[in-house]
Amino acid sequence: MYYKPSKNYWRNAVSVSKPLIVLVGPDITEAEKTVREAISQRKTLLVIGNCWVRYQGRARSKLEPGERILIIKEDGSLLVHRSVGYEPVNWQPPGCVFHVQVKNSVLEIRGVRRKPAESVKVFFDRIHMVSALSLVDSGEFALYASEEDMQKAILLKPSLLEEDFKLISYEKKVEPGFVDVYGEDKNGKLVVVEIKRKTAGKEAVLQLVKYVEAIKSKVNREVRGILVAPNIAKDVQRLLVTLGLEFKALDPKKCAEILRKSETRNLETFFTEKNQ
Amino acid sequence: MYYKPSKNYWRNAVSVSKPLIVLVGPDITEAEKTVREAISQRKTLLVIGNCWVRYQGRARSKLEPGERILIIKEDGSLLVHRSVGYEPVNWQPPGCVFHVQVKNSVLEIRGVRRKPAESVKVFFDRIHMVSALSLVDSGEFALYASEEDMQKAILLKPSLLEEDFKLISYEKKVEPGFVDVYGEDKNGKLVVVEIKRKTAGKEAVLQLVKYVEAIKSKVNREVRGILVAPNIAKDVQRLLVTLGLEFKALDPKKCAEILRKSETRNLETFFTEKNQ
DNA sequence: AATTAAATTTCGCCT
DNA sequence: AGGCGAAGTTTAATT
Repeated sequence: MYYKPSKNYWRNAVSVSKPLIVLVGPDITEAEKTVREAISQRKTLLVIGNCWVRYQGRARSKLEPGERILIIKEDGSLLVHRSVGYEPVNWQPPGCVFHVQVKNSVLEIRGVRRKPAESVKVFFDRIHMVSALSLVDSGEFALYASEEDMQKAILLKPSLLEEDFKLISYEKKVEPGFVDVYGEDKNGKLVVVEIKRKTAGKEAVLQLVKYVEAIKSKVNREVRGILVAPNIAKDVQRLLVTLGLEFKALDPKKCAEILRKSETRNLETFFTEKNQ
Repeated sequence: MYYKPSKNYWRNAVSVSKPLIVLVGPDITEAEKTVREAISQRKTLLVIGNCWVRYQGRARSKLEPGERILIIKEDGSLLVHRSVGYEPVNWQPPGCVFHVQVKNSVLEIRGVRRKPAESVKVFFDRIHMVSALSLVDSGEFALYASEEDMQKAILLKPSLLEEDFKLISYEKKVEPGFVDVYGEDKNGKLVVVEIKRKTAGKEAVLQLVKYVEAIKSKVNREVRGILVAPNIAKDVQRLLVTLGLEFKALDPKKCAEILRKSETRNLETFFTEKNQ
């Protein structure tokens, strides 16, 4: 629910029930109180100010003082963002426990997790802003044209691969891993399919040949290997041919389109279209 | 420089020169103005409110309405964070161009980049807070080990340098400055060590030779100079040899490992633990 | 500029 | 809980 604040409710006030608390230029003690409450109430916390950071765990790092944005989320994740860069300079994945203390007018916020054992300590000596909020967010997130989508599209419409392709299984376990799509062509040959959502590199070819060889060693039949991707580099194409494998171009966008149709239209309409 | 705001300077005010602007519960038009100015002035921008997001580019995604945090940084990176998760739900790497517009009381912030061509559109219909700030941050970030950490590791385990190295002192004052590590090798020769956290440049070599010459001029003994760093450029290596100095490769990661071990043990005699 | 390899990768899925 | 693979991966190093 949206909350429209009155003009002054939030000013330097710490409150349990308010969905949005903002302190501008608080002293360390004020900030500490808000930080403690936000963390204990599992609110999203925002702290902007001059800080330095120590991380120790899988690796180790030291960040000298500077002004940054600290975010602590409801799920116990922690982010320290600098003024530049897509990635946080320091962080902690979800599920960590926080400790807050003030010593010599320095606010320390420590996020700790076990397995792997690691901790991030953030020290603030000057705070420009503290904010605690409860983000109401149940909106669905949908990503289209991922590798999974391409796989789904092929399962839904095997002719995307080639005419009269018969699906046997998908995510089939073979020796080195999982085959994306597994089936049989119109001549009864086994077909192993490896899908990539972007230009196939040689690692994709190597992955495919691995699966093909693994299956060949088990069944006494001819086995085709098809690499499916939006496109392929010339030299990778050569490698592919050398290894006796094939390439089938498939546009992720087309796959997304097929999925969209399959979801919005009923099955009858879909299959009618598919048969065109 | 730290800025201590007066009680009201920032309230619903849009200002060019203020290092920190915070608007709580602004209407869309107020918010738009602040957003435009922040972006044009290359400030860090923070918008919290109810929004939905569309991404199109390498893939495609759709995020239904909900309350989130939008961050736009000075370098043109964009992050949309939900209340949970380490990763942003939508983002744009540094270097993109922003467009701002209001239509039907909805604020649209669009971040576009070429190569790859992609765009993220964020639509806000209710805004809880907008903040524009200039983060002053020149603090150095060191992963694994700072130069100081590498020094500690060597002091803790001198064999990192070479077998039977005997420590005499560290941070020893000599004419032009301080020698990182100072000792004696198994043959009784004096050893001067200069440590660099990353690939040693020629300035490191010149620094080392300065110390070596300074000490040679005072003691009537043979003096070796060792440059310690993760690695060294070919031409710098040649310079080093020309000057009769040596190079010892040392991995900061390894140093961090040694320090980690030394800390888990109960070492009282080691350095005064500065936990900050 | 393109390619490869590493990342405190994170995240999800499956045994 | 551990292992493997994908990611709108990003980013740094190397050719």
